[in-house]
Amino acid sequence: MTLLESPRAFMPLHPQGNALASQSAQRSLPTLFAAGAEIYAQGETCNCLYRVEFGAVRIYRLLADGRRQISAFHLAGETFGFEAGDTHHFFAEAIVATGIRVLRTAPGAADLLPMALKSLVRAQEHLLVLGRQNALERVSAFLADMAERQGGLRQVELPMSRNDIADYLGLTIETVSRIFTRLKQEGVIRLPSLRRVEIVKLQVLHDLLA
Amino acid sequence: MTLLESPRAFMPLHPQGNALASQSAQRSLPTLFAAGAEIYAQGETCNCLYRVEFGAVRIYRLLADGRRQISAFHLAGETFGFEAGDTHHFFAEAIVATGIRVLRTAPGAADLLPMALKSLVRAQEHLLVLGRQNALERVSAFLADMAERQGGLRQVELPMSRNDIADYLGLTIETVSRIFTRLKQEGVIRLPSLRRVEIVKLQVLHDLLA
DNA sequence: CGGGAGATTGAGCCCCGTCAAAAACAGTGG
DNA sequence: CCACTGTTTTTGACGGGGCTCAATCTCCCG
Repeated sequence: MTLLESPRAFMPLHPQGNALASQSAQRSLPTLFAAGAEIYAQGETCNCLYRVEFGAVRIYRLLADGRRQISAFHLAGETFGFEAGDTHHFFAEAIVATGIRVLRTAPGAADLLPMALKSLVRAQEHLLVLGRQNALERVSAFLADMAERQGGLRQVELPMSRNDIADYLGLTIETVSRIFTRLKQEGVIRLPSLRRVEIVKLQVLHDLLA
Repeated sequence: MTLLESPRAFMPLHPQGNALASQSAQRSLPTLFAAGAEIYAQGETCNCLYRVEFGAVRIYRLLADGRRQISAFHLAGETFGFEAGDTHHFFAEAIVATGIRVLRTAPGAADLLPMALKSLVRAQEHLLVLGRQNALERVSAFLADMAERQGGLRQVELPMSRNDIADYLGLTIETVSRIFTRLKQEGVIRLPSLRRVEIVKLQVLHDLLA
């Protein structure tokens, strides 16, 4: 039911485009992707990792009927693109204008494993949210997580749309919207703008995480 | 709502017991755990990996109110215990009488990363099931997965209880039971015994995975 | 100011959870 | 082999949380 927002992903702004593998220098300028641009697709061969310099990325899979599950968001400073085998099992798209640095993967690098394990723990914790928490708890967990990843400030930027949030939390956009409204009415959050949340009662959010 | 099946996990049968870290030889006999015995607990320090020689293991987390999410089952031949940091974030328990071989982890070992990545892909694919599939699709995905991991035979052993299956699929035992009954009535599966499933129409299961 | 995508709100319904009872199963001991 | 007991599974009735469908509103950006 949930469709991609862009019928066709935009082309990357940077001339190198999708031919990321052709980049050679590790310290080159980051490649710039426009909002909605595809970074890699399911089925593509993969031999690189990607580091977000600025912006945000969504990792997702699709079912045949268009249902989408976003398995992770990646913000500035985070590394993604881990795969078992030599092809990508997921799609990666820039959510907003995003700078990506390609890391040519030395397969034996010692620091790869810790990053992969961090992704694993993240995914496993998200399983708990999707499997056993209701809509209110899911949105609370999401907001608390976003706040923590942005340094624990009260003001949180949400680069992604309600649609993205819904597909990440296994809900519909309507339900996400209703929960936002409810949290606002109860004074837990404020919504200065659509993509900005101010967390007023952080403790309430954490209490909801049981 | 979902409680642990054993009010208190049994003690391991093998004298080494939980002091797994004291084992030295890589090629030692596997440690035997009785059904329900704890292999490690959330919060324990970890420096080993574990390989299932025979039997089956569940990996799970608990919410404060007792809700449980099983993030993975591990069958004979599979390796588990990957963690970011030095403490376990999950519980691991033997489901039935299970032999476990402890692998002392050489942190730089080249073959660790592929196994960790396999766990990561498994977790991410399970996110799709929990986030975007209904009860019928979840049970079908589970049965197809179990069949594939047991060599693709028609006869599938289910070492885990309905309770475990429910907590893995984010459902209740009642719903799991109803779906089993429904698949049976539609001739997709047969249930020779409680813990044994014969898959009659494998294609139907796969069609349900969209 | 108008147009369009995204977000919010409302009404109704359905899948699945909850609660309860019956049935099947697994031990245990006689 | 069977009676007895506790656990697991199945089945039923019912209610509610979240989905569906549809209308309205808000925010951008020309």
